[in-house]
Amino acid sequence: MATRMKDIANDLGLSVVTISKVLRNHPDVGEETRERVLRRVKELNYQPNILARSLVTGRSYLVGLVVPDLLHPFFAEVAKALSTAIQSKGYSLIVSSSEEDPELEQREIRQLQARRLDAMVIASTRTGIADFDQLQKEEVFVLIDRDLPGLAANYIGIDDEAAGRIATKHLIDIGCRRIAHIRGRENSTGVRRFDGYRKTLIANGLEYRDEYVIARSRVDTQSLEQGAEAMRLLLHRNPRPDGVFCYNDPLAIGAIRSIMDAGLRIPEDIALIGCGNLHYDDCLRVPLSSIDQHSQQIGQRAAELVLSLIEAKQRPLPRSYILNPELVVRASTRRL
Amino acid sequence: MATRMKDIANDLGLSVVTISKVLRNHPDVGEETRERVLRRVKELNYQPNILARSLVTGRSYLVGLVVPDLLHPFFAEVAKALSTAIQSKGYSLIVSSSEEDPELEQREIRQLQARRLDAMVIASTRTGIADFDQLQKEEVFVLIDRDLPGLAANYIGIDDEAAGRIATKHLIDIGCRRIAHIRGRENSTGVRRFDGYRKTLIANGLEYRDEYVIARSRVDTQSLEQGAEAMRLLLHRNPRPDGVFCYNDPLAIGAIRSIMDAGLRIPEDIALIGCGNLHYDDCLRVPLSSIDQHSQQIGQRAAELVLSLIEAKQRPLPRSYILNPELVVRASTRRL
DNA sequence: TTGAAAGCGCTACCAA
DNA sequence: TTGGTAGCGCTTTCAA
Repeated sequence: MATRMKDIANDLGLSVVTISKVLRNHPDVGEETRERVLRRVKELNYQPNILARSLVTGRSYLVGLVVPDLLHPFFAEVAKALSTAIQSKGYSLIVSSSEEDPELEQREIRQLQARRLDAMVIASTRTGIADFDQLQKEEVFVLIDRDLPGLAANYIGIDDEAAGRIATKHLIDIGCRRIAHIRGRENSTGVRRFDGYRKTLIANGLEYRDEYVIARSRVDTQSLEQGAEAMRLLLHRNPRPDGVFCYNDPLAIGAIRSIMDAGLRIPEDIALIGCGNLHYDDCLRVPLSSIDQHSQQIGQRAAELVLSLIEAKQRPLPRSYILNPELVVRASTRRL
Repeated sequence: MATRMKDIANDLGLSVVTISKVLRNHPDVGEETRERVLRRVKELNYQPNILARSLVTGRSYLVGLVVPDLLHPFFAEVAKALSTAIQSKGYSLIVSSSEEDPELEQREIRQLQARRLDAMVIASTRTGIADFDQLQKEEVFVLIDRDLPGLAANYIGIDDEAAGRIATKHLIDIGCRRIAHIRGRENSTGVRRFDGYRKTLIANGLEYRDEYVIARSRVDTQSLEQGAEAMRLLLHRNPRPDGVFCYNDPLAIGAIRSIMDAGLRIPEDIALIGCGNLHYDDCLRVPLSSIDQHSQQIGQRAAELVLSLIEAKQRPLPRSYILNPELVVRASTRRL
């Protein structure tokens, strides 16, 4: 078995309490005693049992992250930033993948609750707020990326309607007149980016047409294939769109393939813009214009918020932190 | 505070032990009692405190994963597969990023040890085996991707020398004669892929030349930039290489940029192959030939191995599980 | 079938 | 400055 405080106490003829104090840098311990303890701790390579400590203090120094897909670069980036930020404060990160399945998400959240995490960060895959009231009562939790309107919760994300506006306006600015949209699901990001798209068309005197909007259910997990398929449908619209705003970058990458397979040019025949600004957008067959979502900042802010909430004496009212999306222009919309 | 077993016991006039038995499906509880308990558990949305349970049973149902970089698609894929596989058995995954820093890795491992994880999966960033003996004694742990020769540990990864051989042989087969290598660091993957490269040159009657091998220290974290820079150096060699094997795909992507910036064609002037077979290799400016590392299988196998070791009565001797790397040919080496 | 007692490894509190 | 006692929420053991 692993060494315990009791073992060290016995070795040195001290009490467990004294050992505990030394390890927590409690002031009232004699200098000589402290040194003896620390020496023995080092010799035995002793590690205090955090489980036992947590049981007493009620703090687990554990933060949970629940995302739809760990592999999606956006969430991977959030995870990395979050992990780095909390690690330096002695916290560890438990990750959990909901696979875009609300039921699985619910089970994972319950499982994590049983672990008595100090906080949870969730990019929820659900569209309604049912069942979230349990969380709300006790836990420190923060929603990221996807908002759940109606739920009084902390939220960090970009202004998704603005993202839709900026992307669509950019396409208009470079001369597109028949602008299509491969949209996201019925969650806040999908709906708001679509709203931004539609409103911008109208505000700029362009017609909104249903047949220029493609909705697919698996846009988050099967993005490449779904993007290619959606684009193939759009290519058969008459007249053919001359610009496409895609809900996310992987969809756009799939769309690139379909456009090129059809022998058309990007951006001359069809201009294309995505959302997410993934690392490798620059290296694609056609470097992809995109809207930056500040994934790293979201992770970092989530960490700061969560840590401050944990330390807080009383829970402040939930707030939303909305970051501004940013246009990144690359070849896929760069017309001469 | 959260509900406890004691609360339920008091409510129903039962003892804590009975509640505990019901929750663990212990057989000797009366049917009626069981139902009453379950009903109350549901009403209160009770979650047993895993911390407390772990303290008694010595099992935390927690698995740790320590990787150099969570953002690297290879490790993200491993993380996802691992997480999915253990989640279904009631385990959770704690992730930790070592940022390619051996000291940070050591601190993270210690931190995780204090949490009494049931097992740890490590893609170690160190080149020697110092300090690993502590781990060895008590913990269930599995190395992935990067082997530490000399350490009697479970290991799962591909045959990296074979990866180097296959990539180099492929370049030879398509007609390259001056084959360069942008190599990895001094860990098992870097060394072995390089060995495979060198041996294959010699075995095929080609000269091995030091100036065709570029070593950079930040190939794992700054891959794109490092790859571009290394390629620029190679372009100035005389005679210029006509084929390049890159330690990983991101390096190769950086290399693509330098080659095209120099006005050269891929693969006609210079053929290029990477390693990793990342998801988006297909969608790059020049679709990239690569060596598949079976990241998902590695994560899955790691999960299986770790779970079996946790359950095992006595610890079996450590084993290595070596997967066969696979050539994936794309445009970057497809010559007519 | 049920439950009382002991204890997992630690910290909080208060007395010496 | 040091340590005894109690207890965190649970499981294990064994007696009723």
